[in-house]
Amino acid sequence: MVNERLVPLATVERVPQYLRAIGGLISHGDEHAPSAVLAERSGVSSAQFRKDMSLIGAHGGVRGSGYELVTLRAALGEVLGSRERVKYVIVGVGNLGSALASSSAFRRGGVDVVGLFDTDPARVGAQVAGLTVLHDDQLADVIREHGVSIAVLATSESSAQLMADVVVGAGVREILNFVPVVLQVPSSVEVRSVDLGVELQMLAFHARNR
Amino acid sequence: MVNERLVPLATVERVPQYLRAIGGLISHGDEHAPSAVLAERSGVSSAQFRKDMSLIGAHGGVRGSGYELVTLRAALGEVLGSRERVKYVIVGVGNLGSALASSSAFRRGGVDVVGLFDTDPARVGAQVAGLTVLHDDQLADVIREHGVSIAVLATSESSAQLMADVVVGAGVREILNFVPVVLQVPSSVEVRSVDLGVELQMLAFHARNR
DNA sequence: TAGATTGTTAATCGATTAACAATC
DNA sequence: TAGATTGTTAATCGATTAACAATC
Repeated sequence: MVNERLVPLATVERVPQYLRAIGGLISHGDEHAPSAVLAERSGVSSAQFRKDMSLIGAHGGVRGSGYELVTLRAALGEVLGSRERVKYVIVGVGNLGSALASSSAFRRGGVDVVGLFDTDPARVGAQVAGLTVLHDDQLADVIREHGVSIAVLATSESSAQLMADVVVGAGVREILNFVPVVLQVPSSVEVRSVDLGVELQMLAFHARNR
Repeated sequence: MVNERLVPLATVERVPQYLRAIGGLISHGDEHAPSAVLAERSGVSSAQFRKDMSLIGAHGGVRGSGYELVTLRAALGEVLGSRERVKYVIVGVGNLGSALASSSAFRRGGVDVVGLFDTDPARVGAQVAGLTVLHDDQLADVIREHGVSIAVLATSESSAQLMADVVVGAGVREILNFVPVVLQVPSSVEVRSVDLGVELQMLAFHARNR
């Protein structure tokens, strides 16, 4: 039994990368791989890889010959708890929202999209990634009806806070925010903000200081 | 004189948020604000805000009445070095690449896009965010010609490594990678990878463990 | 056995938080 | 002055790295 509560967040964040590396090796026909190989394919040091496995409690390793890949994959899958499905909605179906809805990365690992929403009448009714875009009016109802856990915000800056209020009011407790604003939400709601511009600015900073 | 080298990376990453908060207050007509207000608008604690200002060496604060906003903005702008422009290209103009090219976040702070590139003949020649999409063939030439520092990768998984090789070969030393693969590049090249799926999985993890 | 590799410990590093003296 | 708020110090926290004994 894996105790998820005690695994550091920084470790959990690397698990999807580890799973990808393991998957690649398995489909290549390998059954075992040492930490050095798994680490290199995941973009971390071998010490960190082994440390993470230790923290997770994934003892798929065999001293002298490396990790048994199928066992390891099962243990890591359990950390993310991918057996229990989690539902999400995407709010705002402009360029970015469409990209997210179509992304394979948003289909992986036990998550299911149950609705796409937009304010713009020109977008409502359109088909995006196999789903029909609904109007924001229906957002709260769909969240309650399906028991949606996560809302992904990709709206304009001006409507982000309003939409956050709506989804929180309807019971959402996790928000993935792609809009460059600081959302005001109750402390019981977890917000992860991804500001794509910040990443670019960090690289520009790095480029200037070479 | 601000010594950028000594400012911790974690602090630098928050500077764009601070600048946004300051800009909002200035356009609202304020001239001063205490750390508590600036921190709340930036989504951090007041202790962290003051600590960051201290680390940056931005002494715009006046004990008793808060920070002088215009002075502070100038000092923070200097940290990011936004006076020196940095050029970038976007490789891969699918849903995500188009979203990035159109994003206001990609226009801020001293960075200029000089080209959009794709392999798909159906996309080459199209207008996206005011630029004409060029074929990958021209990628290396444009990078050399304009002295491009940063490449933003938003290609398919299968061509990401190839495109990374091309841009590195042409002299790019910073890559912002949105493709869920681990890129193999010389150690002199800085790669920042943003895996949008990982963010969603982290929230799903959180939702399951409530 | 001998070589390879894990799993864990201890040291290091870096970032955050709390508290408060300095001071406008 | 008295109140408010900074800037810095010290304590805490969490994550990474290095090294190596255990062991397959």
